[in-house]
Amino acid sequence: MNQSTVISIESIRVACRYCTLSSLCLPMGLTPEDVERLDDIVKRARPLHRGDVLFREGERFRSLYVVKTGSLKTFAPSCEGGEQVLSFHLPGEIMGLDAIDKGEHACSASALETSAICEIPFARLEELTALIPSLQHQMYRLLSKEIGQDTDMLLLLGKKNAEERLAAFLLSFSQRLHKRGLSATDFHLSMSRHEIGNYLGLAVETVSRLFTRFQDDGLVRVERKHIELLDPQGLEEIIDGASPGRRQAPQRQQQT
Amino acid sequence: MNQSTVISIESIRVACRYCTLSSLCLPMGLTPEDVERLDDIVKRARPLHRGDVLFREGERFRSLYVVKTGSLKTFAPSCEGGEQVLSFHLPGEIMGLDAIDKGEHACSASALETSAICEIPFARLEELTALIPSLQHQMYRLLSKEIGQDTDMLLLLGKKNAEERLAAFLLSFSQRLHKRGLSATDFHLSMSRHEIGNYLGLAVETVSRLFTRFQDDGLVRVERKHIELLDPQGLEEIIDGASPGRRQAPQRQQQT
DNA sequence: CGTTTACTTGACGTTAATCAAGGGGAGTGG
DNA sequence: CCACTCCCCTTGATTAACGTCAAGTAAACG
Repeated sequence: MNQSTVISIESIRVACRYCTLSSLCLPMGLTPEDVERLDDIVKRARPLHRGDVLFREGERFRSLYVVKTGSLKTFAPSCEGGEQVLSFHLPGEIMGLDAIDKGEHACSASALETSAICEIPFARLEELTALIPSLQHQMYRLLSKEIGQDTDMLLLLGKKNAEERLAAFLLSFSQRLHKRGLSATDFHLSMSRHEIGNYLGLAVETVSRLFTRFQDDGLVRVERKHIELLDPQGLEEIIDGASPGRRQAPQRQQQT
Repeated sequence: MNQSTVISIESIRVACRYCTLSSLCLPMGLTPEDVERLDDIVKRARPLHRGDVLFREGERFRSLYVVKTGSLKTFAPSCEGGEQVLSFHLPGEIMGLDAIDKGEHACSASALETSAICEIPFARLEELTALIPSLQHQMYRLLSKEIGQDTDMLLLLGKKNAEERLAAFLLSFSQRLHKRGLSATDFHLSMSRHEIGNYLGLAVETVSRLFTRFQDDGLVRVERKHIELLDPQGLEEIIDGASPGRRQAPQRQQQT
């Protein structure tokens, strides 16, 4: 936690532009000067350390946040003091979209490790999107995408068993890292087993047992938080229904 | 299915305006002429009958849809031919927001009963929102709200047991009806037990047993699809953790 | 070096799914 | 209008998956 947190103003600026680009501008038609205008409203990052809270549930909503480096989780209070982990956020991913509606944050966000964040004041972004139609379109897409991701998660929690959930989590994580240019088969989990279980609706013990089982089955190599995917194909097969040597029959479940 | 489906062009038009208002314009600062312009792009409804498909997963995305009367469900294919019911839609509620991102529908929608729908061509809506800042803001809020609802559902599927899920479903349904001016304590469920179970991640049999139990406990009166909430307070208590005469200890679950 | 926290593993219990069977409406055809 | 059928719903018995409880090990931290 030395080099990575000590970053020059200039490098932050460049990185912010990168973040903004990746989340808002990826497949679109902004002119260079549009990007410049967008970049101008992005505030410089404030570095967070493990456990630091970026925003808390109930706080007034002012800005969206983009992860520059590191990772964060968002979570909401459940019944009886419990928490539900809602999502993990990797570099280039945006946070705070759920707060627009009520004007206050619906969940809290905290850093899983040392992280740098870009802040985008929403009021200014909104003004800008009104002026730049393609940026407005990107915002709609961004919000819509978030809905799609939540939908995937609903499907996971509603229909998948423990094994399928963890396999889906690992593959999804792998793919997100790969999208950012990192290794898809060799990575570090910045969250605890507890947080993974919470996110997937499973007990810590179940997550732990599954990691062991996956390793025994030659699907992954697990060493504490270091993960090596040995057989992504095999994980894929687990997700889509029948697990390797076991249940195979088509589930009846559902329909009218 | 006579009077309700035979609707004059004028009444549709008025109803569309109502729909548009309720979903897009509720707490906002549109001038009457803005509303007029918005209303002008809304296409007249096409009536659907039970089982009719409004849009199908994979279809090109062109329009958002607002329920005028009746009710619909959206669902996505799960693994092995199964389906996951993603949401139920009541009058005034909007569908299709998840399709903006990819430009094609991510889920399918079908009518649970005879229903009338308003269609809002998205391209035209987008043009309009670029011209009317307060409308743009409403769109952001609408999308954000959808995310918030999905989040609530994640919490339900991730942390709640069968009893809590059904109680939450009943109360949520009741509140949504109440918002539309209907009775909050006496209503008709347009979906089957199967669809409720699918939506809540439960087996049909479990849903059925819970309805029976809730009735035995004096919480509701159930007669086929007719529901009478006798003790909303009691349902509320079930949702927030401890069920009436049983488990009361604080769940340990979660946290880092 | 001692303490704490995270993770793992085993034994057991509980919840809800699955399997199986029977009742009751709603719609259909006679 | 009645009888039949189909589907939806309900109820009971059994089972499997996963949570819970308990204990022990290994890193991380001060």
